[in-house]
Amino acid sequence: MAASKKPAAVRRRRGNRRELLLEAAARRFLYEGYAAASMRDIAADAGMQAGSIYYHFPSKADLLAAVHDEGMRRISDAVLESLEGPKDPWQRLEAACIAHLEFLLEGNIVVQALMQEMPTGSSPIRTRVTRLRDDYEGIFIRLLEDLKLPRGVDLHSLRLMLLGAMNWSFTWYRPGAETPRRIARKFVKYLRISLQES
Amino acid sequence: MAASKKPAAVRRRRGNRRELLLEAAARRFLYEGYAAASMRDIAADAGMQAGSIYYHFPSKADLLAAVHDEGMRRISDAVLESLEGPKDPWQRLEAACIAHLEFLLEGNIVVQALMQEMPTGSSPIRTRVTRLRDDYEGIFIRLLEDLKLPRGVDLHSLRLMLLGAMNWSFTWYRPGAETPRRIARKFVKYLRISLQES
DNA sequence: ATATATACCTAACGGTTGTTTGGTGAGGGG
DNA sequence: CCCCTCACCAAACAACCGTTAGGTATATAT
Repeated sequence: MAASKKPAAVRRRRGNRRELLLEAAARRFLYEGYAAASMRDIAADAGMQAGSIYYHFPSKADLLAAVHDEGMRRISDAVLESLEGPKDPWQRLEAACIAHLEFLLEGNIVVQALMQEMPTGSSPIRTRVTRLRDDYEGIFIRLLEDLKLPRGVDLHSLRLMLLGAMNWSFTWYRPGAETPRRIARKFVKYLRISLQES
Repeated sequence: MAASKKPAAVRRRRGNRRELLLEAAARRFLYEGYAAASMRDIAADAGMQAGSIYYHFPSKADLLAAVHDEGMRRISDAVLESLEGPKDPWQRLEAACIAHLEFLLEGNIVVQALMQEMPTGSSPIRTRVTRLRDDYEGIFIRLLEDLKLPRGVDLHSLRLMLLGAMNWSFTWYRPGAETPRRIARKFVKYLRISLQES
């Protein structure tokens, strides 16, 4: 009893390349797209052979799913953490948007890989990823509900508008120019001016 | 002299499959992505053999470029045409947004294919496509300039926000629910309420 | 009637793809 | 010291990829 000490966290220790593999895959998926990224290139980036990937993941599709899972987990954690400070509803919304954009535009490559493409077709993998995404966007629905907006404003459309504007910034954002923080502030401001006082 | 009557519009008439090919390619590119769409499948959809594509287009990359060119041309024409009626600046913006969304979400497949992916790398093809896109978005910049908005509103960010929200709708739009027209109206309304009166 | 350009088809090329199989060295528990 | 599991490597597999070459039926021009 006292001898079997394998707390599951210590089991993965010998070779640590699974994490490395996930990041290499994310980078290739992001820059080249899922179909164009070859298992050989991904493996080479992680310093191993193509066949070795199959020790960690049963297929290429599962590798993509793992990247998506991990990315969603990380950005969810970041946004939820950003909400621990502020109390004012508008400040909370702004904090969440800043966290969202900062992670999306400058965060870990695994998070950025979320933007490239959803798992294709109607596989069970896609279903699960879609549910994860819906859960995440639910955070923003709750933030909008707390704002006490005037009647006639459809929170559903408003959330899609705000998240759409932010997510699309991934296509035009360039590191040198405006920071993610400033972009997020502006987007929230443009909504706030109008909606708060009407 | 009187005999050489080839007005260049009548020359392409014998077999008309080039147009068909373009639509088949657009459909495959859109649903499967550029890399995953095979020349054999595209050709089969157009009712021909894979090798025959090369009579019309010199390579797969050029086929993608042709789809992009045609798509941009069509949506540009539609938006410009929508501006011929209205005179009021806000009505003009709304008309352009409606035309943009209607073509993007329910228009021809060639236009929808624009959303899937840009030609990759830093090829001359990508450069040309990028310029076409910039030209198109310039239409919206001019529309925003005519609005006479208060100082402190950055037209550049505002355009990115509005177009981003609309373009992203491509990822969540489902034909049964709200119409593109209503979506566009809401997005413009949310901006208008706030910005017009401050 | 003959010549020519058009719009394809058929077949093949070399290369790349995701994946499988069998082996192998290292390291820790008994 | 042995053994066994972990974490890989090396090599091969069939399938599929974009592309090319050569042939061919049809419609038009002369």
